Amino acid sequence: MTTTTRFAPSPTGLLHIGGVRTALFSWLYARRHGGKFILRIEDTDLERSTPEAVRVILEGMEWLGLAHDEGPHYQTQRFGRYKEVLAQMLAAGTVYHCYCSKDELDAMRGAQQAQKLKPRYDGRCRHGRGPGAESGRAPVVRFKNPEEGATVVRDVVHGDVVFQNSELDDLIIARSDGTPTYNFCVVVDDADMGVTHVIRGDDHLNNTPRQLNMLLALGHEPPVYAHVPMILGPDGAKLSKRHGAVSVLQYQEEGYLPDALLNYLVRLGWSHGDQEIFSRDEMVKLFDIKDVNKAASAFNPDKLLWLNQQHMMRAEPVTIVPHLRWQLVHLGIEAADDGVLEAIIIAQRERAKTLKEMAENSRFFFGEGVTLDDKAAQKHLTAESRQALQQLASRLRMLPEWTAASIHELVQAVAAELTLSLGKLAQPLRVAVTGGTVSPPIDQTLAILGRERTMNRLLAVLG
RNA sequence: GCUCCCUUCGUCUAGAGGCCUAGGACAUAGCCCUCUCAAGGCUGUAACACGGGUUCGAAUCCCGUAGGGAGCGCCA
Repeated sequence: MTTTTRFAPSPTGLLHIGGVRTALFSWLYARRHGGKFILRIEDTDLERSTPEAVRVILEGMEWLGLAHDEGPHYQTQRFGRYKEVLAQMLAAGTVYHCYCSKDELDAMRGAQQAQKLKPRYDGRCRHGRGPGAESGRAPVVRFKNPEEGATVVRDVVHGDVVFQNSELDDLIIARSDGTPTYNFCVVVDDADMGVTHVIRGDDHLNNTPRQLNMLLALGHEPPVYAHVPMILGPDGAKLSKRHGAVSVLQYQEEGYLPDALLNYLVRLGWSHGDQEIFSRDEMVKLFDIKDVNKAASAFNPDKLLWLNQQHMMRAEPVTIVPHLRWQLVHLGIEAADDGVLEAIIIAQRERAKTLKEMAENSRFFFGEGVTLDDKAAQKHLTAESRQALQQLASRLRMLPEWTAASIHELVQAVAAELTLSLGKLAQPLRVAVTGGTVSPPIDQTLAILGRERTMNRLLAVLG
């Protein structure tokens, strides 16, 4: 049987990094074992599912490069299949109709809670003590959970987890309007789709014994379960909109590389010795769901930032070009040639943590003129430094070859001739051509800028 | 309330009874390098939740306690 995993988000909220990490684990596991990765949209909650959320899932997965081999399946398109299985179970007697009204159920729960008991359905319709068909109500369908014994979930990350069946009640698998519910759809889908490994958040661990019992009732072999810990916000509290629980696409906007985000996420709950930086291939080769930790982990934006820069510095510059262009376009800078972009990436990658920052720091490479920062100009463009710049400008004009190496040599030579420290010459030059005090090394900066633009900007300052 | 899960530096983690004077990384502090900003290098601060066992020996095994989380829906 080919290893088959699935990612089954529900489009009731925007896909965030918590979901992305379970998707990543599932994807990695399938890839590592040469298996199949399925994407399934669990949209049976007609009330709360939104097309926008579906779009974010699809676009987010695409941006991250977590390609699925099958799907996306939509549960709303499988209602026919659920009905079929339901009929089968009704015939087999493993499920039953329940005519209890919501009010009755509420009252039951209220009474149980008053007695400090766990609220659960008492099975009155199962044992003929309920209202029955004569109530005229449309019934729900409940699953006959075993009333005795225990159900053991064999979980690769948690080990065996034992649940007493007496703790489990008869859950509703079809609403009174006939639509199936989550726990039932999951069971049918996972079985139909041949899912061999169910990797999901550990908030589902408590649902698992019920699903397991249904699976058994349907005569299926249970899959391997792996309940992975949750991701918490930086403050250790549940992930919220304030930090982390934003659409995954926001990370694209903020200038993160997909591989960096994935690398960050894979290290939450998983490690390989002391290694911090992993390429996509390394993740596929080294990741194993068995090595995932049990404890939840807090999201640390600083480390993500650091990793993003590490990935920018290590990646082949050409591969970054489209990402940087994307950011520049957002800043309204369109005219950028691939070669120039590549040079900018090489010059800027160790001074920017994100692509967005890189783009913002690189504005001065584009356009003709530049606006001088007042404070910088006042400090560095003094009468004395203008003199030096004047000298330098005429020498730059004559420089036979416009390369970083030759510019470097010339700037140094001029500084020596004028008995100025390099800083006394380079910094005014920097202010003149970039408008500010921060840029890549001045030789590289001029090389990228080109002779014409450099001379124009110098002239504008020296006037 | 009941059931289930979890617990090593601020954070992510290494650690499967002696290799632990608890290692690495982010963050943080100092120093070095230096044309700015960075990147990089070096050094420092900083953790086994608590209490009992088991054992010659426990961060590692067992039992409690405390704290945190999840589930208990005609939500997924």
